[in-house]
Amino acid sequence: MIYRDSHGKSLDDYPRPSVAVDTAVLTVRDALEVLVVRPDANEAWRLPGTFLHPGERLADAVLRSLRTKADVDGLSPAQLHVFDDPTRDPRGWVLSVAHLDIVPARRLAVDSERTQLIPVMDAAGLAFGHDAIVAEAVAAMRDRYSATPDPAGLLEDAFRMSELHALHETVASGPIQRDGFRRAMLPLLEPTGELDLGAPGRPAQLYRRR
Amino acid sequence: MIYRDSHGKSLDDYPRPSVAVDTAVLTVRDALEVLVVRPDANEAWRLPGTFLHPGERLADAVLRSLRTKADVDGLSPAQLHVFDDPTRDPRGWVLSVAHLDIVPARRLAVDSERTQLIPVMDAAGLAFGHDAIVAEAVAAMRDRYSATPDPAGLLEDAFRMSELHALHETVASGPIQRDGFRRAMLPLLEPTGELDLGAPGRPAQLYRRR
DNA sequence: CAAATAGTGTCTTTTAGACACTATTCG
DNA sequence: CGAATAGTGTCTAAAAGACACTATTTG
Repeated sequence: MIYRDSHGKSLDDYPRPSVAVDTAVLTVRDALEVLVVRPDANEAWRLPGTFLHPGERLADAVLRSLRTKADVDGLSPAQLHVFDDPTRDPRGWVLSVAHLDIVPARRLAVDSERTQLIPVMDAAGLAFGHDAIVAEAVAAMRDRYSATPDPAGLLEDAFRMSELHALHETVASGPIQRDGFRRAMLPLLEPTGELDLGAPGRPAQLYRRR
Repeated sequence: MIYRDSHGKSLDDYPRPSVAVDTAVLTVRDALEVLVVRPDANEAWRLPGTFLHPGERLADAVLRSLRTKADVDGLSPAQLHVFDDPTRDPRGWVLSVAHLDIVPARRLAVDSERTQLIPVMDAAGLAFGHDAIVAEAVAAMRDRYSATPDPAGLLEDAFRMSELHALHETVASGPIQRDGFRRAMLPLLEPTGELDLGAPGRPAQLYRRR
């Protein structure tokens, strides 16, 4: 059954935009970094993206684009914003639904020819106005990390308080009080009961997200 | 110039979704209310919306839909979320970009046949899954009103502290301490120098948003 | 033992909440 | 004057920040 409007026309009779998804994949190694790709070495770096296929969910298109453009298994893409400037993309009328995904660095197998991790502080001059997506993604990640211990699961299942602290400082890109942080996080964590020996200093309790 | 991809195809050769905008227009009279419309009296109430026209910005499509479907001049629509369930709309493959706009009740000329203001507490059973948009819009509005005096400009240019207080209590749908609220808002306001006489009780200082 | 890191006690400052009091108008 | 609303002072409780101390390991 084809639905027709008051002029007897169906949806197919009206022009439609192409819809793309573009994703800022953020991770933490020594610094907060973002994954960028390029189809070949002559072109500008950009965020991985693709066009939405018929019947496909946006989140699935994101995961597909990460798999095919960057050999990455994404985790749980979150929508950020729709970029709708009709002149944004030289190929035509393309809406871009910007996404954020946060993925542990160990899951990012990156070669430097077509894919690369760059510190977000240095991310400037990406194609298709993708700088703005990175900025929004970083803000969203900081927000998510402001009150919850490693919500994206960048750390292993069990971790020391000091690892969690260092991670959150990297995300916030600034110092966070050690004792205050500990007190704020403790009620949200569960001690595994195991101690982490081997490193210098007093052994640390290991924790899990509650 | 037509851009072609690695298979020699242009964007036009791939199927595209229709893109709609749907807007929760929120306002405050005695309660927090949302504008709903219906094309005719047999159909279910829904949020005003329309399909995006070629070359049009999403925000402009929102304003156009408010003008044509509800005779309302919108102010500054903000994106909330893209609803992308391929089975959401029986007419076909339609993405809906949900928006929020906050408009003073005095600018909403509403007749009860095709347009209506209903308290958000009573908004349930809207068509096309629009209940979820209302819920998100209310959450976004509460967030915006939590730390800023009437950011959407629901009040007149100059207002008493008690009017501002009552407005924020209605948005929050719960009591807000009077003196604490005053102290939090004062640094964000500018006294006009005028007093508001006429009402019973001590005359009130009038304020403007700074 | 010295160096290093983990974890705790406590004082201070800031902020939020509660409450009561004073101030000024209207009828 | 009494009712009503505006505006302020202050005490208390909770939260955040700062700092120093104790604890337990490695080499």
